[in-house]
Amino acid sequence: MYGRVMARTAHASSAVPETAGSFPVTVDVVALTVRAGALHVLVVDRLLEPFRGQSALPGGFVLPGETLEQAAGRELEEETGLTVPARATGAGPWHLEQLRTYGPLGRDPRGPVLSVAYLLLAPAFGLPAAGGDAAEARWVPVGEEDERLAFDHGQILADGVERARAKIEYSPLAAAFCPPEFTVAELRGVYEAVWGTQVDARNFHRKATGTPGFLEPTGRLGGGGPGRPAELYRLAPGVDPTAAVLHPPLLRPVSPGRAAPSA
Amino acid sequence: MYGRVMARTAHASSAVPETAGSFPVTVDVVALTVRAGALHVLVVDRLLEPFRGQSALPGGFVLPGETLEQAAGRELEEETGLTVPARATGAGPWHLEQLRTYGPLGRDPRGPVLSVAYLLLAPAFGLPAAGGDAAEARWVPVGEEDERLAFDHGQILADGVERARAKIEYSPLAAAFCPPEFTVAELRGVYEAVWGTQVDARNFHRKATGTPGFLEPTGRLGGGGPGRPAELYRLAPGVDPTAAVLHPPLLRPVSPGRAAPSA
DNA sequence: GGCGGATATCGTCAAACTGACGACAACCCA
DNA sequence: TGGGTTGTCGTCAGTTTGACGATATCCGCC
Repeated sequence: MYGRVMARTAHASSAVPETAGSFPVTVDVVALTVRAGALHVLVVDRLLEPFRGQSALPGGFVLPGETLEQAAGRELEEETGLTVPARATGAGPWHLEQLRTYGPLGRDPRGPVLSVAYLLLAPAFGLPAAGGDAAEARWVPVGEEDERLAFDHGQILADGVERARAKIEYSPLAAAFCPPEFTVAELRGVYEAVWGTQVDARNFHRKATGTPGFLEPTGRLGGGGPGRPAELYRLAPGVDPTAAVLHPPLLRPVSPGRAAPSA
Repeated sequence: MYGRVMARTAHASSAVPETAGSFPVTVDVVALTVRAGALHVLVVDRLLEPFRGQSALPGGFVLPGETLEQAAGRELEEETGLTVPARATGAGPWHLEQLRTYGPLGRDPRGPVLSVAYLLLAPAFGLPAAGGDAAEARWVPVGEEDERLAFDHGQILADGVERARAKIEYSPLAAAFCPPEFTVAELRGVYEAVWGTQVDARNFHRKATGTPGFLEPTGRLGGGGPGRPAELYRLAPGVDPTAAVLHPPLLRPVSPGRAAPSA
């Protein structure tokens, strides 16, 4: 059962024990973006059993010789046409990070399957093209999923959204939703969309521009819409996308009736 | 190769595809406690290859039919004699949560192996008994590991410590290191040990006792040592151990030279 | 019993930060 | 040119922090 593993091993004394289980492993991707002021998640329609025809997060089985990140990128590209830039784990637009692992029991009718979930934060872009095991790929506003997602993907999505909501409180990660250069108002729009709340423009501007090591002015102006043109900023160079640069953090407004967020 | 999986499946159309990889899965546990004012981690000496004789985090292979949490608890008990209470994922002393998943490539000389790491926060207690695949189990002060840990356990430990340091900033999780009833000074000692910094007793007392939904006085006094006896507290009933009850959070002092923490 | 040492708890105060909101600047369109 | 819209800067009261003084209540010891 462990032929491949043992073939790479010099001594039998150093092989994986025979009593150990071996599990199929999938990666599932919670891909989030901000479109028209609302947080959207990327879902696909399943072409195959189980849960055929139902909506699901993009994902699939890890192939031998692949890393988990590679599998996440490959499945995303196969099923949705989305290509994750190689630098997506660095600073700037796009951010890919591991969320957590689910399973192996009670989540797949085919048997025990482990799923490693990834969280992708991406700028808005055109509708991706479906392919692979997926019939259609589309952005769905978070909270308006028309039906239950396949497997335990509803739980995975909830965990991913909560992770994103929590992380933009103290990290520069909100910029992962923005193009390389963006205005303070664009960044504020990300916070409002991800949190689902209103944020005061003046106080946000003070905090965002006044935090050392966060934003860097480009000197140029972003024009277009009505109103005074806004200054363009980019992320400060060399920022760790998950570093706690907002110190003290920018806390979400406490909705009186809502329970405290938990991780 | 997928006999077990397919045997549980009604239709071949709904089986795990044959191209999918199947991986041995281990769980590794970062067990932390506070002893004598310092953060300690539980390590074992390996009895078997690979890395025989070297220190490692307790852990081992997931068996068929087990959940990941069950495997973590079983390996911990087999190798160190430590029994994790069943309620360890609730509030109060002991806390077990998933950290993240490592692998499958380049971390085990036996071949591709996936490792799901868990973080355990526990009150101090007597030296556990070694057993199973481990020669000796012992508490080691974090930062004073005499040698490199086996596999990628050095990285896993660093990730676990950083998770603990970050989470006690906003959650009541520091109480997981304390007995069911504890004094404010004991709780402060946990913060000092985990963060490795000094915390002002008066300001900490104000914040800890003044935060709604965090501590609940028992009315009794904890005596013993020199000085005025302190009031005993317990966690407020029904608190989510990872809820953001400290709002705004209790931030670690910023060491001028140190880089900002990242997750 | 009294005293010094140690720890717990309560107060004080200036600095920083937040949240609410006024005011003005700089653009678009009609 | 004027009104609408959005960006940026200021003001101000209330909250929170960090630093630290002061007092309370225990211990051990003489």
